[in-house]
Amino acid sequence: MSDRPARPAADQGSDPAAAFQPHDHGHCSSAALDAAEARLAQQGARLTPVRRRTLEILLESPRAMGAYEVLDRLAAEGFGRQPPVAYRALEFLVSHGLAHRLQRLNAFAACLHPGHDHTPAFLICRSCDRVAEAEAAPIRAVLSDVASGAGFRVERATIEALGLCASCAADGAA
Amino acid sequence: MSDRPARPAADQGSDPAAAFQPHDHGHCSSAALDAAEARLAQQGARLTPVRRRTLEILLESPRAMGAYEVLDRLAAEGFGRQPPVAYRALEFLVSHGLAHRLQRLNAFAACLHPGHDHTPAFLICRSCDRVAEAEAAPIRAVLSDVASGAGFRVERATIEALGLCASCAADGAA
DNA sequence: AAGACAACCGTAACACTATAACAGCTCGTT
DNA sequence: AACGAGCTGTTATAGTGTTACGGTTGTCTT
Repeated sequence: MSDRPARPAADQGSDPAAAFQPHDHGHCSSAALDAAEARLAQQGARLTPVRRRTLEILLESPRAMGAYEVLDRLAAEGFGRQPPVAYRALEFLVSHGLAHRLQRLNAFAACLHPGHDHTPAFLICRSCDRVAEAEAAPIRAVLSDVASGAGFRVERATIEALGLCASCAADGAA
Repeated sequence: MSDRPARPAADQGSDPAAAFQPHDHGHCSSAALDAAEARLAQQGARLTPVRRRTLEILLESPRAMGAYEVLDRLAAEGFGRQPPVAYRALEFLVSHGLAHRLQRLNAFAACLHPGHDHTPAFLICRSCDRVAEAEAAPIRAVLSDVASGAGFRVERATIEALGLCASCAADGAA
């Protein structure tokens, strides 16, 4: 999982705060889609219309979206209107590192740094519901360390923080 | 069975004889239950029969249990058989630090160290399904640190690791 | 002791989340 | 043309969680 092509232009890289700022999603969306297509081609996977549209929908939202919310959008645009349509597309995106599933919310969000860190930590603002990705490597290191003290070998870790983002804190949200 | 099912004799609070009442199940968690009761008393909360039995059920299981699994047990013992019965008891236990909810599993487990660290990290063995609690303080410290780089203030963190426990690894589980 | 009140337990009904099983389509290969 | 693989769509069902309401009980007040 270490070979990765050139960084996409819209990669907001190391500044997770960017995710909490309003910005032009249409722009980051097309860059992300291009990057996605390139990554998938390497893996011999196809970004079919439903999958592409599903990813676009996720990219357009600053919040995580429930599967049925995504499904409603898809159905309104002429795709199938049964749950598996959305779940299959979402599962495909997640398994190819293009989207994430948030356990705490039963929801999905586009991956903003595809190819970077496939299982980041998530910062979920309880006021505006925006979701940001944070570097999980140092956290996972400590977790693995603590776990190995119990003889436990960590394979996958879910790290999700609920709290208040900078803008909401500035806006005086409790 | 009569139409008014028998309920576990576990009158709480004002009856001093309650302390002497023998358990139906000999093994136990009576120490944990006593501790729980003491903790609750301090908080002005009551360990009613349903709540007590729910905690016992969780304590008897090394795995996390789904709400409906708990509900089946409760219903079989004469308590209500509708979902809110289980969910209310579980929510009470969680909110008083006597049980935990595992987001990844949609399941609940008794807290093994009540009064210690109320939101530990969880180590979930994918082979035997057992759940262990690990010290989360150092992990949360790193998480808060990473998050603060994005101006995010962490309030609650979900840290759940999936992997292989020592015994399963020793038994040669993949 | 009687009434007011809050907490608790139970019920029915419903909402939300997710999967199983199966059928048809398309496309590349033989 | 026939085949198989992968994708999309369908119906039906399973699993998880909540809302709304009513009755009981225990406590506090008067």
